[in-house]
Amino acid sequence: MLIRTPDGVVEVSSRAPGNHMFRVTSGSTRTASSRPREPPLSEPRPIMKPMHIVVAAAEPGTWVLQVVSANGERAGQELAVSDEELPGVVVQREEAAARAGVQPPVWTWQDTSVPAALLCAAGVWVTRCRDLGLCATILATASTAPGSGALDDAGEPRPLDYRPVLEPADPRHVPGPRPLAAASNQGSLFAVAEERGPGVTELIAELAAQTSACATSRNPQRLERLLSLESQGALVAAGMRHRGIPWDPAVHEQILEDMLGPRPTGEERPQRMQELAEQVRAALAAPTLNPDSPVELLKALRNAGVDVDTTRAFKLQEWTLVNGQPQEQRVATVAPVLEYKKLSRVFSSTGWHWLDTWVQDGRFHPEYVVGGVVTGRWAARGGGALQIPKYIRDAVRADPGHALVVADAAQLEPRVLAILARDDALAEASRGRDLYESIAQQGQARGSELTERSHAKLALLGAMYGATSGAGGRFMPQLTRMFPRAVGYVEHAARVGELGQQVCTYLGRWSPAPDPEWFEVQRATDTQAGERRAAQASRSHGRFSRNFVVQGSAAEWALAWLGHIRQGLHTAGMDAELVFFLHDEVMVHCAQEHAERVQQIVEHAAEQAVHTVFGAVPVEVPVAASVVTSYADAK
DNA sequence: CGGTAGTGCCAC
DNA sequence: AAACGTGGCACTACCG
Repeated sequence: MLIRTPDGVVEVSSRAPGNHMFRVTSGSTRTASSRPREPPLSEPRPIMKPMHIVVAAAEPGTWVLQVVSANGERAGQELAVSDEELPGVVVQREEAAARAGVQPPVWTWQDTSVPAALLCAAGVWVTRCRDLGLCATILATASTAPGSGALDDAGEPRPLDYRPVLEPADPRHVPGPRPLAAASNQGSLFAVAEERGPGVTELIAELAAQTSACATSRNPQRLERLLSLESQGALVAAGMRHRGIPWDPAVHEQILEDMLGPRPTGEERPQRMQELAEQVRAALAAPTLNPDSPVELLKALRNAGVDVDTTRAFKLQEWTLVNGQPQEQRVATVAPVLEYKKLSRVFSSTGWHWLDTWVQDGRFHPEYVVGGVVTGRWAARGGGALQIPKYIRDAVRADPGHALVVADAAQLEPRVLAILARDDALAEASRGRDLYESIAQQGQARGSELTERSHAKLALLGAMYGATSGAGGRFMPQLTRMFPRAVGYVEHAARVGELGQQVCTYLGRWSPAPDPEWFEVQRATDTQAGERRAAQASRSHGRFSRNFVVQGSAAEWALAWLGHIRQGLHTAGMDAELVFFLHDEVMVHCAQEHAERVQQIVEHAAEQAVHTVFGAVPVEVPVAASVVTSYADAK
């Protein structure tokens, strides 16, 4: 099979498993110093221009709608509707399109979260949308990127010609977390638009500006796809926030009681923590010590002969070892401190206060911030949804008669790197379910030194994070010999970043340029200290850029995965809903009898996502999906 | 008094 | 003060 790609023609053989290769017939292996190649060919995928319905937030509680035809012109009259009427209009348009067998409209608005919350509450399905705010952010960054820093073929040969009509909003600076207790007083979990947003005319102009900006891109199809996936993500995020993660407060309280003792009645520490605080004071002979104060604690530790310069648990643990063996006396000194720290973390970040604040009616409703991370990953706000600790996961329980389908992509980033770099050897390893194990086996077969799974894992993560020393850095030479293209790819990104230039993901999301201060630091090399600072900042931005290309492209796969799952669940028409997402992991809450079907949908969506983002590539991204009742049992 | 830098730890 | 990326958040200490 021959496939046209930006690189030229790539042959993907499908004769036998293990024989799929990136066969690049033009272009050459990229090295760390090589420049981007000539402009690529467009991917041969016809774009069917859809109809848009622009939705502008007017006076509080009202909306103005305008149909915009495929050529960007107004069709028909404006329609003003209230919050209550909006869902009905959406249903009518979606159903009309379905009946007629035509593409549904693209609901086009400044910010998905507000209208989507209304629609979720009304149980209304939206097939496609365009989040002009999120797309503007992507395009604004792309439009500043100089061609000299272009890394991938999606890269622009020149700054993108994007003239925004709307002020691009920084997604990381929108209002902070709103605990449910405050919001639910009004009977809604969501803030309703308080101010009049941009009008229909401005939204139409912005849509046009974005469409023409994409057309000036080196690879319009990829960039359009990115904008479409980002918008789809906003729909997924709104739905998940609305539904929330099923959370059993009784189980949660039981975990707390087992670890900390009974719930304290006042402001005092829980019983177990009070006891431990006393033990710490005794062990360190510091009767008035507040163990929550790192400053006091460090002082007390040093007075007690614990030779550390930080109170980090990791360092304390290390200190107990003498010649690699735990020394009894040292362990006894430090053990209460370590135990106290552990429980203090449990109490403060997942304790009763957290439960009261964030769990209402058996659901935890974090807010997802699409594009909240520069790489395109999502951020989350409110209750720490990015860091639900392992020890508390048992509180995540399916409703009676329901199940949780929990799935995560195994070693997503190295697989994505194989695609980015068109590295056949790494692609071959990706065909195993356990990529690191495959590498170790390849190493054995080829007589390489990289023959252990744990080493392969460290080496690959090290390559993507920019490790230079320690376990990660140690295996780099072997890794480079086995996978020269993959290593070369991330090395190239690092070199570009070290120069202060921008890099981009597969679909064309650009890394931000460094601050003006960064460039100041680069110039201030007249002293030795300045020289050191400059080199340090340069390497740091290099590591960021190295990671950006992989993490950001992986995030694009994840967006597509979510989108296909959302669509798949809807098409199947089951009692099944996406309730959680974290980088490379999803959770679906569904009726017990649908669990197996959901599992299939989630697995199939992973395959679809590879194709949606990367086209036909000889790399697999397997997902491990388990059906459980408790999140603690996943994996 | 509120804002914020520093510290430390959780997740991927 | 983890060599090595991206985040959120709680707590203390400090500052205006």
